[in-house]
Amino acid sequence: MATGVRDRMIESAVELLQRRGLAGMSFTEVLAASGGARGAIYHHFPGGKEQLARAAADRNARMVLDHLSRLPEDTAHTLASAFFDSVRPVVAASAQGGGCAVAAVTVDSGGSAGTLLATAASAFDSWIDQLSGKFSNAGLSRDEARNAATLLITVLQGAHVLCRTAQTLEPFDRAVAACLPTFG
Amino acid sequence: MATGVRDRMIESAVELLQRRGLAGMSFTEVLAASGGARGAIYHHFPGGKEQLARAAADRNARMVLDHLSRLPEDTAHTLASAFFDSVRPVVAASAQGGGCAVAAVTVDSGGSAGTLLATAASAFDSWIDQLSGKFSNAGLSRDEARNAATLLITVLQGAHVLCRTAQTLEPFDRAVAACLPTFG
DNA sequence: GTCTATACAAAGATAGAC
DNA sequence: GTCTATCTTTGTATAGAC
Repeated sequence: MATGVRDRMIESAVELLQRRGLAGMSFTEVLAASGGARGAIYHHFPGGKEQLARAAADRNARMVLDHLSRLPEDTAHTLASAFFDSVRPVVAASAQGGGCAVAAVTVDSGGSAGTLLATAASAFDSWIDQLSGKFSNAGLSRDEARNAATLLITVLQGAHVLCRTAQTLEPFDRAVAACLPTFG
Repeated sequence: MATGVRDRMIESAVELLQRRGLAGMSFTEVLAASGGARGAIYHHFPGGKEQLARAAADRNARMVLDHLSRLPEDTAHTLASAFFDSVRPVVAASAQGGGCAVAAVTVDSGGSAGTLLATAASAFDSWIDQLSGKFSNAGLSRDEARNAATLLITVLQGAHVLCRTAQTLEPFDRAVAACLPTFG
């Protein structure tokens, strides 16, 4: 199929963004991982590295958003608890050298990263909006809901960093243990 | 003075790690910012980029640790509150394209980053240990203290990411608002 | 639409003069 | 201890055949 290669390139880019960051993601590695040829990447992504990175961040953002939309929203506590349970496997990947592809494109803003920052910003916003709506449905006020949602995403991002460093899920588990009581 | 140049190189490296990440930090920029000559960098840091990055992460880690050691420890709430107040200006730098130099060296672990990961790990540990001790003195149990300390550092790191992306302190302020009640 | 080959720039690293 | 000059590798990007 024609789009198979393009898809694998994005897939590879996501993985490389997580492990090496934006500046560390090279076309050489993307092509090696996706099995494509050198020139093909510019056929699918005329905008070069920036466009590929944006597509990768976008795909990652959509996957997470879709994931968040499935969380239960009966009470604030069950929502927060279900959130942490569901992201735990994702953070586990960070403990093995991974990370968040969306967060990755926010670093190395030298030059072209203007549109990448915007992509990441709208990704985080969409996640927080999704959770915020659910917290509202669970009974929190508009402002409390947004604060709670922001805290969840903040802890998630921080846990990515600490768990990648510690190569363990311990930081995540400890942060969650300290944080969960907030939600009743 | 002989060590003046070396010092400025580390200083520049810290700033570049924060803004561009490990892979994005180039000697060209370090030298341009520190005013040194091309070869001099290998005189002071024979281990090359890895050694310079380690020195930079180390310096940043020590500054933060020294900072944390000055926080009050009468109650858990005043400690957490003072912590967030004191790191707010640091996160503000992230909102303008900055970040955490220690977190930066945890990305791009391709090849040499083994010792860099270890450096970052001991940095985060030292921060958590420091806060944990203060939470203990404030009356928390050993385990509660460590959980609380881990949460603070996790929120800090997550806020770096979200605030750099949003180019605002709003994510930090919201996360703190949702998080602070946990501490009584 | 996919490939090979190559141009061009930037990076890390080293050698040797001063 | 600091400088200039240079080697090697890697990376982005383009041209053109199939």
